[in-house]
Amino acid sequence: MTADKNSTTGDKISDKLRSVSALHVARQAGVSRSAVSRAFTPGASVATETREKIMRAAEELGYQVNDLARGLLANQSRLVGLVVTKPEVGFRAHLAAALTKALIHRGNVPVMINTGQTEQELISAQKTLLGHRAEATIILSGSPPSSFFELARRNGQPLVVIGRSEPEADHIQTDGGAAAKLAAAMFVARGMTKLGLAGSLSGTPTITEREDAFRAEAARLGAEVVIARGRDTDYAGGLQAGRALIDGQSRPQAIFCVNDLIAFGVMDHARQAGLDIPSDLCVVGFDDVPEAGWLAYRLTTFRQDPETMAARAVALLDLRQREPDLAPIRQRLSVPLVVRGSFVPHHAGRFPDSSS
Amino acid sequence: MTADKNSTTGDKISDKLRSVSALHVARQAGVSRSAVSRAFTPGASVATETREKIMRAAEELGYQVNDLARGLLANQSRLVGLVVTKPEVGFRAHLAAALTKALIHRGNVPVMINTGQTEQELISAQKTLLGHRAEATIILSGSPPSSFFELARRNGQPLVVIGRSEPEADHIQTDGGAAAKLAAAMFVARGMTKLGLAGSLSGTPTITEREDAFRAEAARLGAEVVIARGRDTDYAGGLQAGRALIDGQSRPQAIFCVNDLIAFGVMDHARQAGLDIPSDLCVVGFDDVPEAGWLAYRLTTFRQDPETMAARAVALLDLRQREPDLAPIRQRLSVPLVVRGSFVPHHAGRFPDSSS
DNA sequence: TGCTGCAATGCACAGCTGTGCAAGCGCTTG
DNA sequence: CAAGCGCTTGCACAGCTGTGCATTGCAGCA
Repeated sequence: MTADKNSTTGDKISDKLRSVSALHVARQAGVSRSAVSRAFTPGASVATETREKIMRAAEELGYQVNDLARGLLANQSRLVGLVVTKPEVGFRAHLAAALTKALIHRGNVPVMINTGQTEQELISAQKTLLGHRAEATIILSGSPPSSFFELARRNGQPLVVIGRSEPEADHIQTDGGAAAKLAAAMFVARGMTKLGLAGSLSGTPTITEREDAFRAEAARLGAEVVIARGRDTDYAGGLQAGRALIDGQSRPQAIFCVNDLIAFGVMDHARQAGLDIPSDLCVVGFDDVPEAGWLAYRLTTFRQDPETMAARAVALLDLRQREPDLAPIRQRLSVPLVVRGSFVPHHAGRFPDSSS
Repeated sequence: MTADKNSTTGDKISDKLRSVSALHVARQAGVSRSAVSRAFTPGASVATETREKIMRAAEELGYQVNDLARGLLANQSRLVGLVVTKPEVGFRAHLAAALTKALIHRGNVPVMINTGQTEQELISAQKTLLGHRAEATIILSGSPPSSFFELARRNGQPLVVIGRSEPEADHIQTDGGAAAKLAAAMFVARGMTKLGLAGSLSGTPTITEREDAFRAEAARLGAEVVIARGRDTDYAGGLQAGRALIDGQSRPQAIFCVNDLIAFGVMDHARQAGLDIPSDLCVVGFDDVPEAGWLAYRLTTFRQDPETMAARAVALLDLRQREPDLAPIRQRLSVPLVVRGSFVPHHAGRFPDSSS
């Protein structure tokens, strides 16, 4: 029996499979529940002996502070939402991983909402996150409607949009336009006048920005540009674009691909068609995913650094927590060129941040 | 003023940045707070007119049911933890994505704990998840100590381990041993007697199982096996293993790689050394990540289907929820061979589930 | 010895929701 | 017309924690 002064009911800890609460620990340690709470609160006033007694009891019972109750009281749950489509593909996988790591390091709990791009799906994701009182939401893909931002604002939930310009919220984007422009300039500087652009029909703002900038700069420099777009911004799309660009009668001398995955598809199709890269065809990509460094590709590409982007996003969270009422902040990251075998610019040293 | 009967204090909704609660909605709609709760509870008894009135008020205020409080009361938070190391790499990325999708479809909220393999890190991850009263934890990588399972059990939290045999918890694994055995048999059936095994020094049980099974079967069939291991189970490791296997004086005729990523590294090194695949060297991998289908590789490999594994994991959660006291369940998935260009077995039709 | 001050501890409330229980109300039926 | 019944709705409690406030006990000091 081990008769403690169990008052009325609820003596059994595993009663109805409820988990261990502070009350159980308090009874076990022979102190009040407040003491337990204080023992787990850094800087609270507890006698060392009491704290040790409590900690021992907690250890024995396997007690863990209930973050739901704690979050309910403090109105913050440590949860941070990541809204992302196809988080397994290409650069997004690396960005998502870097973000989860950075968030955990910050003491947050990353919630990964893997969802479609539909307005309906995005709003449903937001409802889930608001319901769980997530401290912030980071959007990696998709273009939420205006009501999305409105709802987040009303509930005081900070928002960070990555990879896209978004005047209504804090956002981080890479300077894809500048990169695409540089690609065109580099091609022309090497004396090429027939250029190809491998894009996609996805219509993502990020992708469109790169396409437009490349076309504009090429036109400005008097080069001819053939455009082909795959269905998605992935390897299969690259194969499609590659077919359209290479099998035609007027093959370009160099192709800028809006994406590394697209580039791999283009390169594979080109080689299947018997072309050598870079002597018959130059290719430049965007992202610098690890596969770009593989011997099969050795792709010259613009580097987006997932760790840097994640660090910026987290810093934005910190800032927004301190200053909730600031106007939307915009960060634009430069994308250094990584020169590998698929294209070597004229004076590699002249281009910013180029590395081997 | 729009004088409602605001009793004492706390009229302002955005007071102290607290989000909208059911009480606010109740006031706005002129009903009791219970009515609001019922309006958001499917199947509760509310008049249609009242429900509409409440919903309108909720819409206006941007109200969202507080899942923290709801979870506190019901002692379940809808959260499910995914514990994974390097979730951006290879098959794990696809598995993690499939799991998040399946969990969301089930109405859960996936929490992605991206952490190292250390016992310390795993336990810290568990504390986080227990603290947030996650309904279950799914472990994709790492070998937690016994205390991990003990703690989960005491807190009534179901555990699913994927990819590894784990007698203390429910687990799902693919039959890597059978696959490796089949690989050896297929090589010998094609008359090859000098075989290579590209493994890794990671020491993961999954990887070790494949290595051991391949060696055992090859030995049983009287074939010679050279083993090389890269540092990690990734592309770089494949390059290392490839160098060791191919640059030596006694080059194998076929290589079984414990991983597709390893296989890509091996293939790339082989081609750089001037070998043709499959005429000079046959290669078989494991996982069937999308890159295996790329034209640059066309890798014959054993397929692990992330969607199937995710579906099984979710089914296991359902079952465990209904029957908490069952003994640990073990599921073993077969891995069909996907035949592509890097190796064609003697009678492709004879092997189970082989497809193009 | 007696007083002051500080550390430690318990009480009670707030934070938000779901739900059992009882009461109110309108409608149907004999 | 009266009784009874079923649908609604409000009250109050439970679930777990953090913390302000008051109280207690002890040590230090005059």
